[in-house]
Amino acid sequence: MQFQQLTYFVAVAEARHFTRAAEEVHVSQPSLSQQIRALESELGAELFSRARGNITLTDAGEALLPLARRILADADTARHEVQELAQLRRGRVRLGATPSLCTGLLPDVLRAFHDRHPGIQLLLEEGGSLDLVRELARGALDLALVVLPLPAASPALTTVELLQEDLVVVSSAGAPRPGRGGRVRIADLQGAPLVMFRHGYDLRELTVAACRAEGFEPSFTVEGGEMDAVLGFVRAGLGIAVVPSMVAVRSGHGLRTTPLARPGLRRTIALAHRSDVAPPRAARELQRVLLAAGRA
Amino acid sequence: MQFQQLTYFVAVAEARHFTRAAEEVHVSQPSLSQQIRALESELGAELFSRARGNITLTDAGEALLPLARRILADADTARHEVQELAQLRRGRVRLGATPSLCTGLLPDVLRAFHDRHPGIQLLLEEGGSLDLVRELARGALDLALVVLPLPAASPALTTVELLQEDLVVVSSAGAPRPGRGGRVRIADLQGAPLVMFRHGYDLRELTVAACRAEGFEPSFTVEGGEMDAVLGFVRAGLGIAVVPSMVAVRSGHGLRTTPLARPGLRRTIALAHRSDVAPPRAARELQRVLLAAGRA
DNA sequence: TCATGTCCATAGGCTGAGGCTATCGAGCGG
DNA sequence: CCGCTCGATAGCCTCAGCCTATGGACATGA
Repeated sequence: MQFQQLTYFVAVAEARHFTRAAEEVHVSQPSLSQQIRALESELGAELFSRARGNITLTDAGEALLPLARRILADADTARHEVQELAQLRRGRVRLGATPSLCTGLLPDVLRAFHDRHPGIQLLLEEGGSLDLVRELARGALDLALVVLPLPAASPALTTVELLQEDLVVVSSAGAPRPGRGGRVRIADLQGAPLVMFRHGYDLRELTVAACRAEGFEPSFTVEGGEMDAVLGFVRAGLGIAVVPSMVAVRSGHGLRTTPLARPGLRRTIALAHRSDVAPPRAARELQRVLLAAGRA
Repeated sequence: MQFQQLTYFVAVAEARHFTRAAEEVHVSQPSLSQQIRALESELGAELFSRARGNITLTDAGEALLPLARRILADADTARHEVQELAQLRRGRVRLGATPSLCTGLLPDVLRAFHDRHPGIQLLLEEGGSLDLVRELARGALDLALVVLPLPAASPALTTVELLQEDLVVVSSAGAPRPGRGGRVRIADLQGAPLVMFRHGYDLRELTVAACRAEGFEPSFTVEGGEMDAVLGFVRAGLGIAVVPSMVAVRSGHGLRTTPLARPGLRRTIALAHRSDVAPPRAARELQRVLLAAGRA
């Protein structure tokens, strides 16, 4: 049994005429006749009663017709489904990102991506790098924005560096600028009133690690909030915070931004995905867009 | 897209392994790889993510898999359905017959046919020859047992002679034997108390025509019943009746059968079906059985 | 009654799809 | 570092399916 044969069969059943059916399926009449014969002989039953000018389905033909129609329709559906996925008219990307990246880079990029591919469903999971790596390995995520270096020994993950961010100090616009000479050294943070993110933020680990490298333990006036809350506390004068420069620029109102003194603090943002399976088409496209945005 | 390709695709999706899938579908591994490639290139999307020892479906593959399964299942169903029809394990025969034939020939034959092919549904329509011919032409019947000659100019019907029946006179066992010398001449029916069938019975038309050919109009004591009723009336002594010899033999109790004098009355029973369409397989089989029974 | 037209079946030739074997090449394990 | 596994590639061969040309059955009109 072949798709062509079913197509020819349905055409004859509808036209009740071999010659006209042959024209409709763009094949010569003998070829069509031959294929119908082949189908009949394979199935072991005549499908048409061939009377001059009155081609009719036999009972076997009647039984076959609805199934043939359904098979052909399913084949069409399959073609369309797959092509919609391939042409990014439909699909899904499960993207993971650390919390600070969700507020920084993602909004614009996801907006642009969604405008370009409105049929693609975007699922965002916010989490610490460790969680994201595990979810990637499980196959629960297609793509993740992580901070390098990866915390765990990354099991078969491929990472592509996306961009590097400088960290800066934000303080309330109404308070005196921290540090000296318009720059803050890490050592200046000793004893300073820090507003600190909750556990799980890479920024927390990074900042605390930098302080310890200078030989002191930072002191927190408030700790535990998300990015927005931290900025809000700083704006209200509860203390200062170390945040990515991009975030500081975006939420400038009521805040003062002070760069860190050399060498400063940087973090490397990368895209990660499993090495062993190719990400879905839509995920590859999002990766492409993210990389383009990162280089810009 | 081809059935083989879908079969191969499903095999690989299930085995997650090209070489093993190739064994299962009994084809060499290169052929299978090639067909999967062909399918992918036709659909315009990769279906599998080929990582060493970890073959996985891509999103396109995931979308295709259920449809492929359904298509293959439908194809299987189609094969089975058609073959069940062809092998007479399933099917339907719509058989028409004149009322007198229903009581005579049919019960035994239909019983035998049903024993041989229990899956075949038998639909019997009782009617006058005129009705049966019309129903045949309409396609509402597959086969009909009719009395020749056919009343209407039979439009493209093929008839096969089945058997000839002699008509006999039945009378009550308690009444004197009608006619003379153990035989009844048509002329003897003049003024005789006839029990007559309802309109629509061929036997009625035949008997009345025979009487008129002899120059008289028959007189009825009772008229309008079916075969059983007529025999009952005769048995009760209401009169005599002209019936097929086979019927007379079968319901002999309380009845006396007298043959007609030469040349007597005969009727020819035939099988009729449309010439322009081949009857269903099951109908052809029933026709065969009927003809065999008729010759016996 | 014969010529003509219609329409499906058959015959014969050609091309390419799909099968096979042999082999390559990448990646993993000992 | 070598060998093994496994999918991809190469090259060849056969036959399935398409084509054109023609046959043959049936209907219609002169």
